[in-house]
Amino acid sequence: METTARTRVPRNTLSAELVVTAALTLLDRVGVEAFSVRALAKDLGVAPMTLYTYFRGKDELLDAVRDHALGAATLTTAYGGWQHQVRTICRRLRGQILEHPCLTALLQQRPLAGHESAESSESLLRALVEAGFNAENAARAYTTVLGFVVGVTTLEVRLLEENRDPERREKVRQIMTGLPAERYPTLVEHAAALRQTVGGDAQFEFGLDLLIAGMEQRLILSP
Amino acid sequence: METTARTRVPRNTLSAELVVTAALTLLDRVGVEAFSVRALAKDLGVAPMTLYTYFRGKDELLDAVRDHALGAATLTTAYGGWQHQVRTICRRLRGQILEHPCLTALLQQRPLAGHESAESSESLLRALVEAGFNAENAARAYTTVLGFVVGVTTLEVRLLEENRDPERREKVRQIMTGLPAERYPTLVEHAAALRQTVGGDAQFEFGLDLLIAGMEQRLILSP
DNA sequence: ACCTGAACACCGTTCAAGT
DNA sequence: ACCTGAACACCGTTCAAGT
Repeated sequence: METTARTRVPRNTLSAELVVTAALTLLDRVGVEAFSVRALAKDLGVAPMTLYTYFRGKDELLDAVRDHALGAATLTTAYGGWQHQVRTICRRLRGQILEHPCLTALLQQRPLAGHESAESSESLLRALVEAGFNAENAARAYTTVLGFVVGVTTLEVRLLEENRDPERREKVRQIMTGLPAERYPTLVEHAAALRQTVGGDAQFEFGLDLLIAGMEQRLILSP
Repeated sequence: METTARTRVPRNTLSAELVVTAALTLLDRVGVEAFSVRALAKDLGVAPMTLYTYFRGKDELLDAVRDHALGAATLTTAYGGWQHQVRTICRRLRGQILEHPCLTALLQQRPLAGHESAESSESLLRALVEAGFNAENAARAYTTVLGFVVGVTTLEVRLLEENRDPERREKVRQIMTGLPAERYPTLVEHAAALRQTVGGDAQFEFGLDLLIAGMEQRLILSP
Protein backbone atom coordinates (compact mmCIF):
# COMPACT_ATOMS: atom_id res chain seq x y z
CA MET A 1 0.00 0.00 0.00
CA GLU A 2 2.70 2.50 -0.94
CA THR A 3 1.32 5.99 -0.58
CA THR A 4 4.59 7.72 -1.47
CA ALA A 5 3.23 11.23 -2.01
CA ARG A 6 2.61 11.13 -5.79
CA THR A 7 5.05 13.41 -7.62
CA ARG A 8 2.46 15.84 -8.89
CA VAL A 9 3.31 17.99 -11.84
CA PRO A 10 4.07 21.31 -10.11
CA ARG A 11 2.52 23.96 -12.36
CA ASN A 12 1.99 24.64 -16.05
CA THR A 13 4.21 21.70 -16.88
CA LEU A 14 1.45 20.22 -19.01
CA SER A 15 0.39 21.29 -22.47
CA ALA A 16 -1.90 19.99 -25.19
CA GLU A 17 1.20 18.96 -27.12
CA LEU A 18 2.55 16.97 -24.18
CA VAL A 19 -0.77 15.27 -23.50
CA VAL A 20 -1.07 14.22 -27.15
CA THR A 21 2.45 12.81 -27.23
CA ALA A 22 1.91 10.81 -24.04
CA ALA A 23 -1.44 9.57 -25.38
CA LEU A 24 0.17 8.39 -28.60
CA THR A 25 2.84 6.49 -26.68
CA LEU A 26 0.28 4.86 -24.42
CA LEU A 27 -2.02 4.01 -27.34
CA ASP A 28 0.76 2.31 -29.26
CA ARG A 29 1.83 0.39 -26.16
CA VAL A 30 -1.49 -0.92 -24.80
CA GLY A 31 -3.75 -0.63 -27.84
CA VAL A 32 -6.79 1.52 -28.42
CA GLU A 33 -8.99 -0.97 -26.57
CA ALA A 34 -7.14 -0.68 -23.26
CA PHE A 35 -6.44 3.04 -23.54
CA SER A 36 -8.34 5.22 -21.11
CA VAL A 37 -8.32 8.82 -19.99
CA ARG A 38 -7.70 7.68 -16.44
CA ALA A 39 -4.70 5.55 -17.42
CA LEU A 40 -3.24 8.46 -19.38
CA ALA A 41 -3.72 10.76 -16.41
CA LYS A 42 -1.88 8.29 -14.19
CA ASP A 43 0.96 8.14 -16.74
CA LEU A 44 1.23 11.91 -16.57
CA GLY A 45 1.04 11.94 -12.77
CA VAL A 46 -2.08 14.05 -12.81
CA ALA A 47 -5.76 13.79 -11.86
CA PRO A 48 -8.03 12.53 -14.66
CA MET A 49 -9.99 15.73 -14.87
CA THR A 50 -6.87 17.77 -15.51
CA LEU A 51 -6.81 16.55 -19.09
CA TYR A 52 -10.15 18.20 -19.70
CA THR A 53 -8.37 21.53 -19.50
CA TYR A 54 -6.80 20.71 -22.86
CA PHE A 55 -9.50 18.67 -24.59
CA ARG A 56 -13.27 18.75 -24.54
CA GLY A 57 -13.38 14.97 -24.24
CA LYS A 58 -11.84 11.66 -25.21
CA ASP A 59 -12.94 11.92 -28.85
CA GLU A 60 -11.31 15.28 -29.32
CA LEU A 61 -8.11 13.93 -27.77
CA LEU A 62 -8.11 10.92 -30.10
CA ASP A 63 -8.64 13.18 -33.10
CA ALA A 64 -5.65 15.24 -32.04
CA VAL A 65 -3.55 12.09 -31.63
CA ARG A 66 -4.58 10.91 -35.08
CA ASP A 67 -3.60 14.23 -36.65
CA HIS A 68 -0.33 14.31 -34.73
CA ALA A 69 0.66 10.78 -35.68
CA LEU A 70 -0.22 11.43 -39.31
CA GLY A 71 1.50 14.79 -39.47
CA ALA A 72 5.05 13.50 -39.64
CA ALA A 73 4.25 11.64 -42.87
CA THR A 74 3.98 14.83 -44.86
CA LEU A 75 7.30 16.53 -44.30
CA THR A 76 9.05 16.34 -47.64
CA THR A 77 7.63 16.64 -51.13
CA ALA A 78 7.64 13.73 -53.54
CA TYR A 79 9.56 14.11 -56.80
CA GLY A 80 9.99 12.30 -60.11
CA GLY A 81 7.35 10.91 -62.46
CA TRP A 82 3.79 10.50 -61.18
CA GLN A 83 4.30 6.76 -60.58
CA HIS A 84 7.26 7.47 -58.33
CA GLN A 85 5.41 10.25 -56.52
CA VAL A 86 2.41 8.02 -55.84
CA ARG A 87 4.70 5.24 -54.65
CA THR A 88 6.55 7.57 -52.30
CA ILE A 89 3.39 8.97 -50.74
CA CYS A 90 1.91 5.49 -50.26
CA ARG A 91 5.10 4.14 -48.70
CA ARG A 92 5.24 7.06 -46.29
CA LEU A 93 1.64 6.58 -45.20
CA ARG A 94 2.23 2.85 -44.66
CA GLY A 95 5.46 3.61 -42.79
CA GLN A 96 3.63 5.97 -40.49
CA ILE A 97 0.92 3.40 -39.74
CA LEU A 98 3.51 0.70 -39.03
CA GLU A 99 5.31 3.06 -36.70
CA HIS A 100 2.09 3.94 -34.89
CA PRO A 101 -0.14 0.86 -35.05
CA CYS A 102 -2.89 2.67 -33.18
CA LEU A 103 -3.46 4.63 -36.39
CA THR A 104 -5.28 1.61 -37.81
CA ALA A 105 -8.02 2.01 -35.23
CA LEU A 106 -7.98 5.82 -35.24
CA LEU A 107 -8.22 6.05 -39.03
CA GLN A 108 -11.07 3.57 -39.18
CA GLN A 109 -13.11 5.36 -36.50
CA ARG A 110 -12.63 8.80 -38.04
CA PRO A 111 -11.14 8.86 -41.54
CA LEU A 112 -8.51 11.16 -42.96
CA ALA A 113 -7.58 14.17 -40.92
CA GLY A 114 -7.96 17.77 -41.94
CA HIS A 115 -4.96 20.07 -42.03
CA GLU A 116 -2.29 17.66 -40.87
CA SER A 117 -2.68 15.32 -43.81
CA ALA A 118 -3.55 18.02 -46.37
CA GLU A 119 0.07 18.22 -47.50
CA SER A 120 0.25 14.63 -48.73
CA SER A 121 -3.35 14.71 -49.96
CA GLU A 122 -2.41 17.67 -52.15
CA SER A 123 0.70 15.87 -53.42
CA LEU A 124 -1.17 12.67 -54.19
CA LEU A 125 -3.99 14.35 -56.04
CA ARG A 126 -1.59 16.58 -57.96
CA ALA A 127 0.43 13.54 -59.07
CA LEU A 128 -2.72 11.89 -60.39
CA VAL A 129 -3.81 15.02 -62.27
CA GLU A 130 -0.30 15.33 -63.72
CA ALA A 131 -0.54 11.70 -64.77
CA GLY A 132 -3.32 12.73 -67.12
CA PHE A 133 -6.52 11.74 -65.34
CA ASN A 134 -9.52 14.01 -65.82
CA ALA A 135 -11.03 15.61 -62.72
CA GLU A 136 -13.50 12.82 -61.99
CA ASN A 137 -11.06 9.98 -62.44
CA ALA A 138 -8.24 11.71 -60.59
CA ALA A 139 -10.57 12.05 -57.60
CA ARG A 140 -11.69 8.42 -57.94
CA ALA A 141 -8.10 7.20 -58.16
CA TYR A 142 -7.21 9.34 -55.14
CA THR A 143 -9.88 7.76 -52.95
CA THR A 144 -9.03 4.30 -54.28
CA VAL A 145 -5.34 4.70 -53.42
CA LEU A 146 -6.04 5.92 -49.88
CA GLY A 147 -8.51 3.12 -49.21
CA PHE A 148 -6.06 0.60 -50.58
CA VAL A 149 -3.08 1.75 -48.52
CA VAL A 150 -5.00 2.03 -45.26
CA GLY A 151 -6.82 -1.26 -45.86
CA VAL A 152 -3.82 -3.31 -46.85
CA THR A 153 -1.65 -1.87 -44.08
CA THR A 154 -4.35 -2.36 -41.46
CA LEU A 155 -4.59 -5.99 -42.49
CA GLU A 156 -0.81 -6.21 -42.28
CA VAL A 157 -0.71 -4.83 -38.74
CA ARG A 158 -3.48 -7.19 -37.57
CA LEU A 159 -1.88 -10.27 -39.13
CA LEU A 160 1.50 -9.38 -37.62
CA GLU A 161 -0.08 -8.98 -34.17
CA GLU A 162 -1.78 -12.33 -34.64
CA ASN A 163 1.57 -13.87 -35.49
CA ARG A 164 3.26 -12.37 -32.44
CA ASP A 165 0.73 -13.68 -29.95
CA PRO A 166 1.63 -17.39 -29.72
CA GLU A 167 -1.84 -18.34 -28.49
CA ARG A 168 -3.72 -16.74 -31.37
CA ARG A 169 -1.04 -17.95 -33.76
CA GLU A 170 -1.63 -21.54 -32.74
CA LYS A 171 -5.39 -21.06 -33.10
CA VAL A 172 -5.04 -19.76 -36.65
CA ARG A 173 -2.70 -22.63 -37.50
CA GLN A 174 -5.26 -25.11 -36.19
CA ILE A 175 -8.05 -23.56 -38.25
CA MET A 176 -5.93 -23.69 -41.39
CA THR A 177 -4.74 -27.27 -40.91
CA GLY A 178 -8.22 -28.28 -39.81
CA LEU A 179 -9.79 -27.27 -43.11
CA PRO A 180 -11.01 -30.35 -45.04
CA ALA A 181 -8.82 -30.71 -48.13
CA GLU A 182 -11.64 -32.08 -50.24
CA ARG A 183 -13.78 -28.98 -49.68
CA TYR A 184 -11.04 -26.33 -49.71
CA PRO A 185 -8.30 -27.86 -51.87
CA THR A 186 -6.78 -24.55 -52.99
CA LEU A 187 -6.63 -23.01 -49.50
CA VAL A 188 -5.02 -26.14 -48.08
CA GLU A 189 -2.52 -26.48 -50.93
CA HIS A 190 -1.48 -22.82 -50.71
CA ALA A 191 -1.39 -22.51 -46.92
CA ALA A 192 2.38 -21.98 -46.90
CA ALA A 193 2.26 -19.35 -49.64
CA LEU A 194 -0.54 -17.52 -47.83
CA ARG A 195 1.49 -17.38 -44.64
CA GLN A 196 4.24 -15.76 -46.69
CA THR A 197 1.97 -12.78 -47.47
CA VAL A 198 1.68 -11.71 -43.83
CA GLY A 199 3.44 -8.37 -43.82
CA GLY A 200 6.69 -7.29 -45.37
CA ASP A 201 7.65 -4.72 -47.96
CA ALA A 202 7.44 -7.25 -50.80
CA GLN A 203 3.75 -7.85 -50.15
CA PHE A 204 2.97 -4.14 -50.04
CA GLU A 205 4.97 -3.40 -53.19
CA PHE A 206 3.18 -6.22 -55.01
CA GLY A 207 -0.19 -4.61 -54.40
CA LEU A 208 1.11 -1.12 -55.15
CA ASP A 209 2.51 -2.39 -58.46
CA LEU A 210 -0.88 -3.83 -59.39
CA LEU A 211 -2.66 -0.58 -58.66
CA ILE A 212 -0.17 1.59 -60.55
CA ALA A 213 -0.10 -0.77 -63.52
CA GLY A 214 -3.89 -0.58 -63.50
CA MET A 215 -3.76 3.22 -63.54
CA GLU A 216 -1.28 3.23 -66.44
CA GLN A 217 -3.62 0.96 -68.36
CA ARG A 218 -6.64 3.14 -67.55
CA LEU A 219 -4.85 6.28 -68.72
CA ILE A 220 -4.45 4.74 -72.17
CA LEU A 221 -8.07 3.65 -72.48
CA SER A 222 -9.97 6.60 -70.98
CA PRO A 223 -8.21 9.13 -68.74
CA MET B 1 -40.46 4.56 -12.26
CA GLU B 2 -42.29 1.86 -14.20
CA THR B 3 -41.54 -1.53 -12.68
CA THR B 4 -43.92 -3.47 -14.97
CA ALA B 5 -42.73 -6.99 -14.17
CA ARG B 6 -40.21 -7.45 -17.00
CA THR B 7 -41.45 -10.09 -19.48
CA ARG B 8 -38.72 -12.61 -18.73
CA VAL B 9 -37.97 -15.24 -21.30
CA PRO B 10 -39.69 -18.27 -19.74
CA ARG B 11 -37.28 -21.16 -20.34
CA ASN B 12 -34.85 -22.35 -22.99
CA THR B 13 -36.14 -19.69 -25.34
CA LEU B 14 -32.61 -18.43 -25.84
CA SER B 15 -29.90 -19.95 -27.98
CA ALA B 16 -26.43 -18.97 -29.19
CA GLU B 17 -27.94 -18.37 -32.62
CA LEU B 18 -30.58 -16.04 -31.22
CA VAL B 19 -28.09 -14.11 -29.13
CA VAL B 20 -25.82 -13.61 -32.14
CA THR B 21 -28.67 -12.39 -34.33
CA ALA B 22 -29.84 -9.92 -31.70
CA ALA B 23 -26.26 -8.75 -31.18
CA LEU B 24 -25.81 -8.14 -34.92
CA THR B 25 -29.02 -6.10 -35.05
CA LEU B 26 -28.02 -4.02 -32.04
CA LEU B 27 -24.47 -3.52 -33.35
CA ASP B 28 -25.70 -2.26 -36.70
CA ARG B 29 -28.18 0.06 -35.00
CA VAL B 30 -26.08 1.71 -32.30
CA GLY B 31 -22.54 1.07 -33.54
CA VAL B 32 -19.77 -1.00 -32.06
CA GLU B 33 -18.81 1.84 -29.71
CA ALA B 34 -22.15 1.97 -27.92
CA PHE B 35 -22.76 -1.77 -27.97
CA SER B 36 -22.59 -3.46 -24.57
CA VAL B 37 -23.35 -6.85 -23.11
CA ARG B 38 -25.76 -5.21 -20.70
CA ALA B 39 -27.67 -3.42 -23.45
CA LEU B 40 -27.94 -6.65 -25.43
CA ALA B 41 -29.26 -8.45 -22.35
CA LYS B 42 -31.89 -5.77 -21.89
CA ASP B 43 -32.89 -6.15 -25.56
CA LEU B 44 -33.36 -9.86 -24.99
CA GLY B 45 -35.26 -9.30 -21.73
CA VAL B 46 -32.70 -11.22 -19.75
CA ALA B 47 -30.12 -10.65 -17.01
CA PRO B 48 -26.66 -9.71 -18.31
CA MET B 49 -25.03 -12.82 -16.92
CA THR B 50 -27.39 -15.08 -18.84
CA LEU B 51 -25.44 -14.41 -22.03
CA TYR B 52 -22.37 -15.97 -20.48
CA THR B 53 -24.13 -19.32 -20.76
CA TYR B 54 -23.60 -19.09 -24.50
CA PHE B 55 -20.32 -17.20 -24.79
CA ARG B 56 -17.19 -17.11 -22.69
CA GLY B 57 -17.09 -13.32 -22.97
CA LYS B 58 -17.71 -10.28 -25.12
CA ASP B 59 -14.82 -11.04 -27.48
CA GLU B 60 -16.10 -14.52 -28.26
CA LEU B 61 -19.55 -13.08 -28.91
CA LEU B 62 -18.17 -10.47 -31.29
CA ASP B 63 -16.20 -13.15 -33.14
CA ALA B 64 -19.40 -15.15 -33.57
CA VAL B 65 -21.23 -12.07 -34.85
CA ARG B 66 -18.43 -11.38 -37.31
CA ASP B 67 -18.56 -14.95 -38.64
CA HIS B 68 -22.34 -14.89 -38.80
CA ALA B 69 -22.51 -11.58 -40.68
CA LEU B 70 -19.83 -12.75 -43.10
CA GLY B 71 -21.34 -16.18 -43.65
CA ALA B 72 -24.17 -15.10 -45.92
CA ALA B 73 -21.67 -13.71 -48.45
CA THR B 74 -20.51 -17.16 -49.46
CA LEU B 75 -23.69 -18.89 -50.53
CA THR B 76 -23.33 -19.28 -54.27
CA THR B 77 -20.27 -20.08 -56.34
CA ALA B 78 -18.83 -17.59 -58.77
CA TYR B 79 -18.69 -18.55 -62.45
CA GLY B 80 -17.16 -17.30 -65.70
CA GLY B 81 -13.60 -16.16 -66.42
CA TRP B 82 -11.31 -15.38 -63.50
CA GLN B 83 -11.89 -11.64 -63.84
CA HIS B 84 -15.63 -12.11 -63.49
CA GLN B 85 -15.19 -14.50 -60.56
CA VAL B 86 -12.95 -12.05 -58.71
CA ARG B 87 -15.37 -9.24 -59.39
CA THR B 88 -18.31 -11.25 -58.10
CA ILE B 89 -16.58 -12.24 -54.87
CA CYS B 90 -15.43 -8.68 -54.22
CA ARG B 91 -18.89 -7.25 -54.86
CA ARG B 92 -20.45 -9.76 -52.51
CA LEU B 93 -18.01 -8.95 -49.73
CA ARG B 94 -18.62 -5.23 -50.17
CA GLY B 95 -22.37 -5.83 -50.26
CA GLN B 96 -22.20 -7.72 -46.99
CA ILE B 97 -20.21 -4.94 -45.32
CA LEU B 98 -22.64 -2.29 -46.53
CA GLU B 99 -25.55 -4.37 -45.22
CA HIS B 100 -23.83 -4.79 -41.84
CA PRO B 101 -21.75 -1.67 -41.25
CA CYS B 102 -20.53 -3.05 -37.93
CA LEU B 103 -18.40 -5.44 -39.98
CA THR B 104 -15.97 -2.59 -40.63
CA ALA B 105 -15.08 -2.47 -36.95
CA LEU B 106 -15.28 -6.23 -36.39
CA LEU B 107 -13.04 -7.03 -39.37
CA GLN B 108 -10.46 -4.49 -38.32
CA GLN B 109 -10.28 -5.74 -34.73
CA ARG B 110 -10.00 -9.38 -35.75
CA PRO B 111 -9.34 -10.03 -39.42
CA LEU B 112 -10.91 -12.62 -41.69
CA ALA B 113 -12.93 -15.30 -40.03
CA GLY B 114 -12.21 -19.01 -40.13
CA HIS B 115 -14.77 -21.44 -41.46
CA GLU B 116 -17.55 -19.04 -42.32
CA SER B 117 -15.51 -17.17 -44.90
CA ALA B 118 -13.53 -20.18 -46.12
CA GLU B 119 -15.96 -20.73 -48.98
CA SER B 120 -15.30 -17.38 -50.66
CA SER B 121 -11.62 -17.47 -49.69
CA GLU B 122 -11.34 -20.77 -51.55
CA SER B 123 -13.18 -19.35 -54.58
CA LEU B 124 -11.05 -16.21 -54.69
CA LEU B 125 -7.74 -18.03 -54.42
CA ARG B 126 -8.83 -20.63 -56.97
CA ALA B 127 -9.79 -17.92 -59.45
CA LEU B 128 -6.33 -16.34 -59.07
CA VAL B 129 -4.56 -19.65 -59.56
CA GLU B 130 -6.71 -20.36 -62.61
CA ALA B 131 -5.78 -16.92 -63.92
CA GLY B 132 -2.22 -18.18 -64.18
CA PHE B 133 -0.46 -16.77 -61.12
CA ASN B 134 2.20 -18.94 -59.54
CA ALA B 135 1.72 -19.99 -55.93
CA GLU B 136 3.52 -17.01 -54.40
CA ASN B 137 1.85 -14.37 -56.54
CA ALA B 138 -1.59 -15.94 -56.29
CA ALA B 139 -1.28 -15.70 -52.49
CA ARG B 140 0.00 -12.12 -52.72
CA ALA B 141 -2.83 -11.12 -55.05
CA TYR B 142 -5.32 -12.80 -52.71
CA THR B 143 -4.18 -10.78 -49.69
CA THR B 144 -4.04 -7.61 -51.79
CA VAL B 145 -7.60 -8.04 -53.01
CA LEU B 146 -8.99 -8.67 -49.53
CA GLY B 147 -7.14 -5.69 -48.07
CA PHE B 148 -8.35 -3.53 -50.92
CA VAL B 149 -12.02 -4.48 -50.65
CA VAL B 150 -12.18 -4.17 -46.87
CA GLY B 151 -10.18 -0.92 -46.88
CA VAL B 152 -12.08 0.79 -49.65
CA THR B 153 -15.46 -0.30 -48.31
CA THR B 154 -14.60 0.72 -44.76
CA LEU B 155 -13.67 4.17 -46.05
CA GLU B 156 -16.95 4.24 -47.96
CA VAL B 157 -19.01 3.42 -44.87
CA ARG B 158 -17.22 6.07 -42.78
CA LEU B 159 -17.57 8.78 -45.40
CA LEU B 160 -21.25 7.99 -45.86
CA GLU B 161 -21.81 8.20 -42.09
CA GLU B 162 -19.99 11.51 -42.07
CA ASN B 163 -22.26 12.75 -44.83
CA ARG B 164 -25.41 11.65 -42.99
CA ASP B 165 -24.57 13.46 -39.77
CA PRO B 166 -25.28 17.11 -40.64
CA GLU B 167 -23.03 18.41 -37.88
CA ARG B 168 -19.94 16.47 -38.99
CA ARG B 169 -20.81 17.18 -42.61
CA GLU B 170 -20.73 20.90 -42.00
CA LYS B 171 -17.41 20.54 -40.18
CA VAL B 172 -15.82 18.69 -43.11
CA ARG B 173 -17.18 21.28 -45.52
CA GLN B 174 -15.66 24.04 -43.45
CA ILE B 175 -12.27 22.33 -43.38
CA MET B 176 -12.31 21.89 -47.15
CA THR B 177 -13.42 25.43 -47.96
CA GLY B 178 -11.05 26.76 -45.31
CA LEU B 179 -7.97 25.34 -47.03
CA PRO B 180 -5.77 28.10 -48.43
CA ALA B 181 -5.92 27.89 -52.24
CA GLU B 182 -2.34 29.04 -52.66
CA ARG B 183 -1.01 26.17 -50.54
CA TYR B 184 -3.39 23.42 -51.65
CA PRO B 185 -4.46 24.47 -55.15
CA THR B 186 -5.28 20.96 -56.40
CA LEU B 187 -7.37 19.99 -53.37
CA VAL B 188 -9.35 23.21 -53.54
CA GLU B 189 -9.88 23.00 -57.29
CA HIS B 190 -11.05 19.37 -57.12
CA ALA B 191 -13.19 19.65 -53.99
CA ALA B 192 -16.39 18.96 -55.94
CA ALA B 193 -14.92 15.93 -57.73
CA LEU B 194 -13.64 14.54 -54.43
CA ARG B 195 -17.09 14.81 -52.87
CA GLN B 196 -18.36 12.75 -55.80
CA THR B 197 -16.18 9.80 -54.76
CA VAL B 198 -17.95 9.31 -51.44
CA GLY B 199 -19.58 5.93 -51.86
CA GLY B 200 -21.51 4.48 -54.74
CA ASP B 201 -21.04 1.50 -57.01
CA ALA B 202 -19.20 3.55 -59.64
CA GLN B 203 -16.43 4.44 -57.20
CA PHE B 204 -16.01 0.82 -56.11
CA GLU B 205 -16.01 -0.48 -59.68
CA PHE B 206 -13.39 2.10 -60.65
CA GLY B 207 -10.96 0.74 -58.05
CA LEU B 208 -11.81 -2.86 -58.84
CA ASP B 209 -11.12 -2.19 -62.53
CA LEU B 210 -7.72 -0.75 -61.68
CA LEU B 211 -6.77 -3.77 -59.61
CA ILE B 212 -7.94 -6.31 -62.18
CA ALA B 213 -6.25 -4.45 -65.05
CA GLY B 214 -3.11 -4.45 -62.94
CA MET B 215 -3.37 -8.21 -62.46
CA GLU B 216 -3.86 -8.78 -66.21
CA GLN B 217 -0.75 -6.73 -66.86
CA ARG B 218 1.23 -8.62 -64.22
CA LEU B 219 0.22 -11.98 -65.66
CA ILE B 220 1.83 -11.00 -68.98
CA LEU B 221 5.08 -9.80 -67.42
CA SER B 222 5.72 -12.40 -64.70
CA PRO B 223 2.92 -14.64 -63.43
C1' DA C 1 -6.03 29.55 -16.40
C1' DC C 2 -4.90 25.33 -14.38
C1' DC C 3 -5.76 21.56 -11.42
C1' DT C 4 -8.47 18.82 -7.94
C1' DG C 5 -11.76 15.04 -5.43
C1' DA C 6 -16.29 13.40 -5.03
C1' DA C 7 -20.04 11.69 -7.39
C1' DC C 8 -22.99 9.68 -11.28
C1' DA C 9 -24.22 6.54 -14.56
C1' DC C 10 -22.23 3.40 -16.92
C1' DC C 11 -18.94 -1.00 -18.21
C1' DG C 12 -17.31 -6.46 -18.37
C1' DT C 13 -16.96 -10.09 -15.50
C1' DT C 14 -16.50 -13.23 -10.95
C1' DC C 15 -18.96 -15.54 -7.64
C1' DA C 16 -22.31 -17.97 -5.06
C1' DA C 17 -26.81 -19.28 -5.56
C1' DG C 18 -31.21 -20.72 -7.36
C1' DT C 19 -34.15 -23.91 -10.82
C1' DA D 1 -28.06 -26.83 -18.22
C1' DC D 2 -29.98 -22.46 -17.81
C1' DC D 3 -30.71 -18.27 -15.46
C1' DT D 4 -30.21 -14.90 -11.52
C1' DG D 5 -28.64 -10.64 -8.25
C1' DA D 6 -24.98 -8.74 -5.72
C1' DA D 7 -20.47 -7.23 -5.93
C1' DC D 8 -15.81 -5.71 -7.86
C1' DA D 9 -12.84 -3.05 -10.37
C1' DC D 10 -13.08 -0.41 -13.89
C1' DC D 11 -14.97 3.55 -17.42
C1' DG D 12 -16.00 8.91 -19.28
C1' DT D 13 -17.67 12.92 -17.64
C1' DT D 14 -20.37 16.69 -14.64
C1' DC D 15 -19.99 19.59 -10.90
C1' DA D 16 -18.43 22.52 -7.32
C1' DA D 17 -14.29 23.92 -5.50
C1' DG D 18 -9.58 25.27 -4.82
C1' DT D 19 -5.11 27.97 -6.58
